[in-house]
Amino acid sequence: MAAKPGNHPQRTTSLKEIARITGFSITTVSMVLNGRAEKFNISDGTRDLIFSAARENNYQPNLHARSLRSRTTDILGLMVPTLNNRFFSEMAETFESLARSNQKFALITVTHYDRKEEIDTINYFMSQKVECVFTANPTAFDEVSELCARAGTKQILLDSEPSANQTVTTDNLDAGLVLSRMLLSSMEEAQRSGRAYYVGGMADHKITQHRLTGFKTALAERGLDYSDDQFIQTQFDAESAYREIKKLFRKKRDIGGIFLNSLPPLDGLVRFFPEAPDRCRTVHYGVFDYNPVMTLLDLRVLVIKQNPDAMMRTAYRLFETGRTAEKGIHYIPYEVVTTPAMKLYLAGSSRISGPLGR
Amino acid sequence: MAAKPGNHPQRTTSLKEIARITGFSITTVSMVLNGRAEKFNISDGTRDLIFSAARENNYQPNLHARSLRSRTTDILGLMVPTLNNRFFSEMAETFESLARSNQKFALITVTHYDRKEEIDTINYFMSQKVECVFTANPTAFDEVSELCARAGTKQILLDSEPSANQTVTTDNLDAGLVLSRMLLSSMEEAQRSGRAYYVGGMADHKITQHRLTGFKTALAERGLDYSDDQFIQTQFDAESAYREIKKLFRKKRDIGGIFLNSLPPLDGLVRFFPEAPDRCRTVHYGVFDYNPVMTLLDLRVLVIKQNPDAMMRTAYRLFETGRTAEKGIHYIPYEVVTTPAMKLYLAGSSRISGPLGR
DNA sequence: CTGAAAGCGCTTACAG
DNA sequence: CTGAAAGCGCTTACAG
Repeated sequence: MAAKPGNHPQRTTSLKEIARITGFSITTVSMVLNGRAEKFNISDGTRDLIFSAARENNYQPNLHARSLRSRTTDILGLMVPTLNNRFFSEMAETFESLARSNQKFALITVTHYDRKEEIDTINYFMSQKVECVFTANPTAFDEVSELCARAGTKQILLDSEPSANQTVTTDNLDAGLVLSRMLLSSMEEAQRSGRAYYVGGMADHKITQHRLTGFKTALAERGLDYSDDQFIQTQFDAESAYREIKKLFRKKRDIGGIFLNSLPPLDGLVRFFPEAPDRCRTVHYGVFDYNPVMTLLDLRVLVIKQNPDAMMRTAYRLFETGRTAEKGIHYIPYEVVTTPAMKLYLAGSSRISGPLGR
Repeated sequence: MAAKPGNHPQRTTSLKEIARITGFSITTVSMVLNGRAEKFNISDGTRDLIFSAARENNYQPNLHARSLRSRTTDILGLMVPTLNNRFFSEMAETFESLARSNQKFALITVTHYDRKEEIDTINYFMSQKVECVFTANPTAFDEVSELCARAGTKQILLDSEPSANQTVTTDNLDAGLVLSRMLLSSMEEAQRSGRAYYVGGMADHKITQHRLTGFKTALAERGLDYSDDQFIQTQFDAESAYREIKKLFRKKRDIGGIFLNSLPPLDGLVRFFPEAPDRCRTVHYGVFDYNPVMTLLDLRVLVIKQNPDAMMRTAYRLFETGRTAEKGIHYIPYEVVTTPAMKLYLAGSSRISGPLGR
């Protein structure tokens, strides 16, 4: 009687079923179960009867039917390049919590820095009729914006280039500059002779470019000349970073410091360590992104600790307060963290200032 | 003409719209856009016309309407306790990739080891009419199973107790035993005098219990007597682990080793280190769960490296091959990894065997 | 206080 | 080769 068996017997209770059980109409049942009994002056007896029937049968509304009819889905989409990275996983987790506590549903997709996957995801979001698209660090920056705009869907960018939409991010140029300054300063203090290298990211990736610009600016400030072989592209994966780092240490005998652009290059370095020459251990490292365990390393490491939680909260608030139509850029403060071994070389340095702001 | 303005102007193209533009019926358009033109002998001209109209207008089917009608959603649900943990984030990422490459949609929720959030999530999954529920490490173990069973929804458990469903997991008792044996053995080899402590997890949590049983068994094997104050509960968060670890080091002067049950206790330890006494650095640590950076620590650390990727692949295959109705337990092999500093104390030991299997 | 009916955007027998 | 029509489970004017 409940439902047709079929291949996938989803024994699911519908409004109609509750109406049949209680003897009231679908309309009445719908009103009650949506908590609008009061508003429609439905008697307490009727209400209680319906509620208890719903509870007994564990009625769960068919959200697809509801949103088809009501034209509101309460679904929010978040697109991240990966989850295996503390930065994005914190962002995703905060997103999910905020959405849930706001009675919204979080749809999270992972796109591996792949343009096609990103575009597929946006189209999927359109198919799901999400209320707002939250995009973290898109590669297909323009296409994504264009697709959202065409469909008239709200959009907020995180960890990205300023855009035609609201953008919430770290000031990557500034943070890249600060990290590089501290790295170079610590190298000088330790009287390291070798050059500084920049490893990680992709040439056509805006965030990478900004951080790299910061790095180059810091070199220029100190009157250091530099050549292109100091800037080493990798994809955003540990494997290619591992290969590049291995190659780097084979080719260059004298490495002073390495700027690791985000966590996958750090994982690549970790992979390289078991076979690494001893001089690996004295290199100064600047890592753009934080993982708690890093701070215990017996290496000289500087870390940019971005605040993905605050980033997401800011982005969510922009959505909640309906400011998605405006254009805006919101820089979220970051921290610089070091290992104890690194701290020694920074103590005496007065050339380092904190985050600059622009 | 395209769509009514309204408050949220979702400029979205429907089948009806494409039908109007091309002059064909909704039926024909639907068939073509679902790639069934051939099957219904629809002429190439018609097909091409419809396709190009759809492309021009970036037609995206309304998935809610589709699933309401067709009674299939192609949505798969994954429930994890957190994403800020390599183990679960890898699982989630693999899940998303498998689903996408299989033309399914991944719905990922985060429940923070909270029973209520878990139950809400399952009900949400029911509302979304997910085809299969993948549950990683549920706290409300019984209720979750019960809800799925009542609704007739397929279910697969990961990182969990054997259950009435398919369960894919590490053999936690075995891995806990192996890790504990190696920990105790290394402590003996290093002639450490203090006891071993077990930190992390919750008393009513099955996985915690299994690992703890392994720990106690290893103690018993060596004829070591033990008392309850060697087993320290924390929630699954770094903050409470931090407090407990701090307390532990204050109370006990002589600590030989610590079994850290999962990554949040490790994060708690990391937080404690800046204020920690020196003896922290010589303690032997056994950590149940892996984070790449750990292997670079200049501490004596043993690590159980589970394989969340393989776990998810196995679980997904069970779903794909339609074996969700059977009951089954699938143990996924794990690895033991050590830091170089720890390796020294294991070299001479013959009392350690590899994973045992049951 | 309660119910009959329209319609959201699809899919799918069925008819021609 | 193509189309008219029913119906998935809801919400919401509208009627009484």
